[in-house]
Amino acid sequence: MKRVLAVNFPEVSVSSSRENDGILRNETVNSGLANEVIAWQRQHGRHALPWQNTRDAYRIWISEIMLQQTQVAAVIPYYERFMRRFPTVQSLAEASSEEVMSHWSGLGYYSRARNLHRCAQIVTAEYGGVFPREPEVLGELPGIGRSTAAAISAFAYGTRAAILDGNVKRVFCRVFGVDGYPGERKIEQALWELAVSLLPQENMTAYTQGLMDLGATICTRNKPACTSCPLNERCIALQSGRINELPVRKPKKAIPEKHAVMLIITHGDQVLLEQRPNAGIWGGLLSLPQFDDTRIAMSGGKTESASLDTAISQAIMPFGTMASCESLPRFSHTFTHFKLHISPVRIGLARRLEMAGQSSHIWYGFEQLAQAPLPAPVKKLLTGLFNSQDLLIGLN
DNA sequence: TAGGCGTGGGT
DNA sequence: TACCCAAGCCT
Repeated sequence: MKRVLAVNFPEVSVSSSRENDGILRNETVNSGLANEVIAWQRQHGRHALPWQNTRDAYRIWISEIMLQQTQVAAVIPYYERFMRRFPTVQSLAEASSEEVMSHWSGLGYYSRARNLHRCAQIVTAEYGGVFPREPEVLGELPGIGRSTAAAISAFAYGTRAAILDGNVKRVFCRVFGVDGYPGERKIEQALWELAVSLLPQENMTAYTQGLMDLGATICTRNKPACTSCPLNERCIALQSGRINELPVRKPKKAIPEKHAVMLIITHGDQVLLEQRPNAGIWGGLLSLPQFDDTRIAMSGGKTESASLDTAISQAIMPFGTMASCESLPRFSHTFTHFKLHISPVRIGLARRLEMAGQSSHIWYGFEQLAQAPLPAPVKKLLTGLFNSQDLLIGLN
């Protein structure tokens, strides 16, 4: 029997927090938790991350977007490079989309970068380059949802607003024994109400950062450091021996597998890249020309080679005349929701045709590839082929 | 509204 | 190896 909402928060219900004498009856449970988080954060939390110790909403905003679904260690080098190139919201608003995307290349979830660019232009044009203070207004901007809006507002302006990211969900699910998958609407709704009810009256920066730090450094998914946790005495999961069961995991599903042929078409010291549409995987990036290869997956093998040759011939026809063709080893790349098997084919052109004016294709010099807005596996493939130390020496 | 959307690290 | 997960948002 499935428990629809196997969570009851009697001690933190807002309605029971005050009697008519004005005394907070649930002080030990309610503001008590916030106070413990705040005190812990000041002594044991993180204070030297590149986006901390500032009230600059622009710097805070960039960090919050980069940190969506992404770990701190992965973000830091991207953040430093991004801030050097785009130190102000105006500089970002004025930049080309290709340069913004190239500074995001490798971080993933590229809609974040496209929304970031749009958001910078809106803030510059409509808000005079100053980020709004109100979470409700921030949350209307592209790429900024409820939790990110609250985080920006709390860190930049000290606003009393609740975040609910993965860290907070994990901490709350354990401390309050929330027994349900946090992705479920009802569970998430309950967690939001809980997050709001627990907000302190002041010290929002330390409290918000403290919840994040607790989740990231103490209340980790595996092997949490419960003995060091300031909330261990009130933690239902710990007391009931369910630390390893909470939060309830996402129900797993089998992911589909796809096959693609990627064409590495070269002429001289240049390779042909293709602009990907904004919608879909790797949206807005450059990548190699590719086509789905259901033939490889489905054929019994009898015409596999011939049909592949035909498809390749047709694909390169607009760009030139083939001089050489070589299949490279197949490799795989796993996304959140599917697995992609990539068969690279390297093709040298003898003669290169001029492309039509509106082409979404572009010839890119080998030496520029490291700076190109490419998907991670494609950048790795191409720099491995063309940007090796040997080749660089050979070109000089 | 459930599914689409990346990548790298940990186990 | 294969799987899970990490400072979510958008449609």
